[in-house]
Parts: sequence; C-alpha cells; structure tokens
Amino acid sequence: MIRILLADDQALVRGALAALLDLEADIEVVAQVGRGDEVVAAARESGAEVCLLDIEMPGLSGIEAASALRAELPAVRSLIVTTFGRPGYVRRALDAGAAGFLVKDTPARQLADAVRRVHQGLRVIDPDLAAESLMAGPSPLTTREAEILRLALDGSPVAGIAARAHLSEGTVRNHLSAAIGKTGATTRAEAARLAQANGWL
Amino acid sequence: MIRILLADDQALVRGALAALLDLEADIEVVAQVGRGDEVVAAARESGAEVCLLDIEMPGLSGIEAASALRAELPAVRSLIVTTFGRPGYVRRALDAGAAGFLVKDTPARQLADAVRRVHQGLRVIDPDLAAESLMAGPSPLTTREAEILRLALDGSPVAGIAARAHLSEGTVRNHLSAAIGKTGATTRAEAARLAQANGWL
DNA sequence: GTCGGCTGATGACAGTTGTCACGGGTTTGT
DNA sequence: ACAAACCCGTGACAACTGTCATCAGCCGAC
Repeated sequence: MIRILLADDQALVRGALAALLDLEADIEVVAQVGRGDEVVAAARESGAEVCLLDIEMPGLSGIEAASALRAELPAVRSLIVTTFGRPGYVRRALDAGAAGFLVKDTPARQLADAVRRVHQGLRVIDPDLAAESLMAGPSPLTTREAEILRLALDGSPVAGIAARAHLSEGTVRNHLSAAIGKTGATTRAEAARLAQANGWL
Repeated sequence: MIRILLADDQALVRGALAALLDLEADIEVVAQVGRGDEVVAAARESGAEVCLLDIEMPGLSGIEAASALRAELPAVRSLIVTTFGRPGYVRRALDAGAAGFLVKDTPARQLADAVRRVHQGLRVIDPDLAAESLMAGPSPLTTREAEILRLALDGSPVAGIAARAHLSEGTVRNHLSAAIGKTGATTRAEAARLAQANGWL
C-alpha cells in the first residue's frame, strides 16, 4: 500500500485527485492539505511515503515544500504536479529534491503509474517539458534582476518599485534595462511576462 | 441517472473529476472533452443533460460554449466550474445561459450536490462570488477599450498595439488613457492587470 | 431632430522610461 | 593579486507614454 499526501490549494481538484487515486488498489490517500506550509507536519503525522505537490499554493510553494520535505523527512518522495509547464520550474523542482514533475494535462491514467515509479525510487519527468527545459537553459537573470522584475509584474511605475525595493530609481531602471536586454523584450512589462512564463521568477 | 459531460483542458483534472462524480450512484459521466469547440457535438452525441465547463479552454471558452449550448441544445444545462473567481465572469456566464457557477476551491463533496440542483433546474452560484460580483458592478470599459487593453496585456509598446488594431498610435493612447482612468490605475500595465482580474477582458 | 456616447484622429505638453557611460563597492574564483 | 561578476548609484539623452483639447462621423435614445 503506497501512502500518499495531496497538496493543492483548490479543494475540488484535491478531492477529485483523491477519488482518482483511491480507485487504485495499491494506493491510499492518507492526508490532504491546501497550503504549502502544512505539508511537512501533515506528512509526518500521516506517515505518507509520497507527496503530490502543486506549485502554486499559499504559504509555501510546492517547490519550497519539496525542499522542506527533503530536509525534514528525507525518506518521503515528492512528485510535483502543476498547471504550468514552465521550463525553469523543472530545474528548480529537481534542485529542491523532487523525484518527479508532471503537468496537469497528462492523461489521468498515467498518474497512478507515476506515483508507483516515484515510490520505487525512480525519477518521473514529463518528457516534453524535460526537453523544453534543457532547450531554454537556466535563467539568465541575476538575483536582483529577477527580484525587481517580480516587483514590476503588477505594472507599477519605477518610483513604486524603487520604494518597495529600497533602491534609487536609477538603479531600478538599470536592473530593468538589463532584464529587458537579457529576455529579448522591448518593455519591462514584456520582460516580466516572458520571465514569468519561463519560471524565472 | 444524471448524464454529465466534462469539459476541461487539463486531462488530469478532467479524469479526476470523472472519478469523483462516478462515485455518486445517481451520476454518470458520459463524455469528456478538452476543448470548448467540441462541447456541443459531444453533448449532442452523448445525450448529456448537464455540462461541467471550465472557462479557460482552447477553441472556445467555457462561457462561449455555454452560449452555444443554449442555442443548439436548450435542454442541456451548463455549470461553469473554474479556477478564477473573477467577478465579471459570473455575470457573463449567467448572460450566456449558464445555470451555475462554482470556483475550483469549493469542497469536493459539494460538487455532486451542485450537479443535482442544476439538473433539477435550479441555479447554483458560489455565494461569495455572487456578492463580489454585485459589488464590482459591470465593466466600465467600452468594447474598444477592452479590446485595446487585451492587446496591451503582453506588454508591447503602443506602436505594436496600433498595428495589430489597425489604428493610429494617437487613438490607441487615447483609449488606453481612458481605460487607465476608469480602472483607477496609473499605467497601462496595471490597468490591463486589474481589468483581467475583474474578468473584463 | 437633437443630445449624448462611442469611435477615430491630430497636435501639443509634461512626465516616465529605456539606454548608455561612468564610478565605486563587494564577493568569487584563479 | 587580479579579473570577473554582481550590486548600487549618478547624470544625461532620446524615445515613449499619459493627458488634454479639439475636431468629425456615426449611431441610438429621448
């Protein structure tokens, strides 16, 4: 019997995945949480062996949760299951110690198999995404540039970004200019959009 | 036996919802599609009575699919089930003839009940979202303003928007200026973000 | 029929943004 | 020790953006 923890902030999806996995004779959903920062405690309590983690969650992201799991409960294996197949996510998930990475548009019948493989200690990675991830390469942005771009996501003017980052406006514009150049964009809004689509933020 | 069609572009979610609903004795999933433009044909063929429609789908949006269903198969009832609880979506869904509107973080156990109510001819609307939708009121944007804002979503400069819209740059800036004023934003990126969050695009 | 709103356009203006060159500080690896 | 990268900042300039006034054609409502 494979003991599973489900982490997804959308209750309906979480419940539906539970129903799907409970159909399998050798799989048992032993815990469900809706926040990333509840994963470790729930995994410890329930004695889960495999954690299915969504990335977009309040509290901690699925990737951060995988990292925390590796640190606290190294025996537990993480399988990231997410909506967005952003190239950068794959690398970051693997760096965080995740054993697998699936996108939510893989066929439902493959999920149980992925869980079994991860449970056996194998790696499971969406092949299309793996290729894309290798093509795209790592993020070209420096820490600071990514940080500034994240603050630019909401469309606020330079003055607002500078205030939130505690930087001078000139410095912010320099970072943005660098980010625009590196992403191949022409405006900061486009750069922010591209960087997010690549999972660089 | 309530005959259901599932429409969601994420195969995993679709399959999981099918598993969840098939647990109910009086509900049967008779069709599944991953695109909005396959809904009507599949509903006709399968003799579905209730359609669960995601909004974000390739081909046609769930709202457009509901509209098409009302026109072609008026006996079929539509229940919108979506990730984003954008106020404007509720109104547009109801205008399109949808019988219900749920967000994906409602508890899984409530889904079957919602399906039954919709099947009985009742309306089912997420109460929080209904309130928010009434508060927010209808979109303040004119058709053209919304259209221009949609083109501004990717962060391209005015010249690019003007080219795609076949308008002069001056006119585009006028529309954007109006949209910025109406949304209470200070830049077009912020206006586009706000408008999208409200479901006005 | 006239008024008001939407649409398209122009021109002008101030303010913001993107770019560049430059300088100084820190850390990292050789 | 040194180079290379990063970070922060300044100042200047051209380009772009947001705003406003103004005009004109086209509806639909009263």
